[in-house]
Amino acid sequence: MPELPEVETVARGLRQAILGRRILSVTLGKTDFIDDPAALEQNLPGREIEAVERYGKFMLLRLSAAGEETRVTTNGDAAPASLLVHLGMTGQIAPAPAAQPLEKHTHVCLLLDDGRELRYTDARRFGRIAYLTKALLSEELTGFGADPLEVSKEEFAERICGRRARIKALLLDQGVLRGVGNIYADESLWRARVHPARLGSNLSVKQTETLRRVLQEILQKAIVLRGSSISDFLDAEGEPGEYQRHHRAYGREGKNCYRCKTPIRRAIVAGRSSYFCPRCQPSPRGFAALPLPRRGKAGKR
DNA sequence: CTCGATCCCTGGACGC
DNA sequence: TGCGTCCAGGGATCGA
Repeated sequence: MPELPEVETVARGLRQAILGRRILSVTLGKTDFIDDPAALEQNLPGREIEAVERYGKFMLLRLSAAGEETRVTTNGDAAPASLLVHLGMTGQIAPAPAAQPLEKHTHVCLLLDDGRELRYTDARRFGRIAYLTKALLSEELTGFGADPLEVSKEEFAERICGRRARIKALLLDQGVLRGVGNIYADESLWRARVHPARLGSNLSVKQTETLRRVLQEILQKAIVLRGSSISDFLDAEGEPGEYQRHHRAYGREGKNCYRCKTPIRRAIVAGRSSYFCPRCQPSPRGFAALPLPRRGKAGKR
């Protein structure tokens, strides 16, 4: 599940690999996850990739104005534009020599002016790709919350403390914070010793500030380690990340808490599997964890 | 405002 | 060995 650190890792890799390249042509496979496939085919050829940015879990490929060829042969907008890429659960984007055989589930190939192709593969197609003009992009990016790496103590408290929703739901809400997903939500809650089912409005000022601090520390360290590779995350160089070795809660059901040795438990909070230490992270009244599975389920690292 | 349920999709784990 | 079933989850959407 690419979250902020994984997307940042991919964006950095792409920046090294494809900045300044021009897109020559577009080949599409399945397109049900693309906003307007025809817009890609029509508007991408001739454009140069001028920047690669990250916004929450989105990647933004900033594209130059259209070349003259495109300008006369299409009715598309010639002004600078962006390609929005969301990796969903299983999306991968990386350049490859155009002659290299296609990986299974490759659905977008952008031929570049250096003989490589920028390829997007996504088995589950939970990702999203969209060609966006400046106006559509700014519309698209409204409604997102604060950048968790930058958010101030005051703004974080404001966005959490006034809410009756569970803290886990708030951390996952891209309108509260942009870029946090299930892994880093659980990891930060474990580190802050806050149960995922607690209500935002019930956190103390001190707990709220601790949560913000550890979230930032965790995200920063995860970026340094190039993200977490559970399931099949690979960066733009095809390399896995290392942060999964530092997970303290996520995916550790039944394994001992690193602080107190109590077995980590799991519960569904905000519709997601949530892992926590029942001793370090006391649950709100009446909240029950799922029973520990008898044996199997030990897999996944 | 917040919740749960449902859908999208495929591969991998699990049970028999 | 093989087949069926369940599950994972980000996000949109809908009804309660």
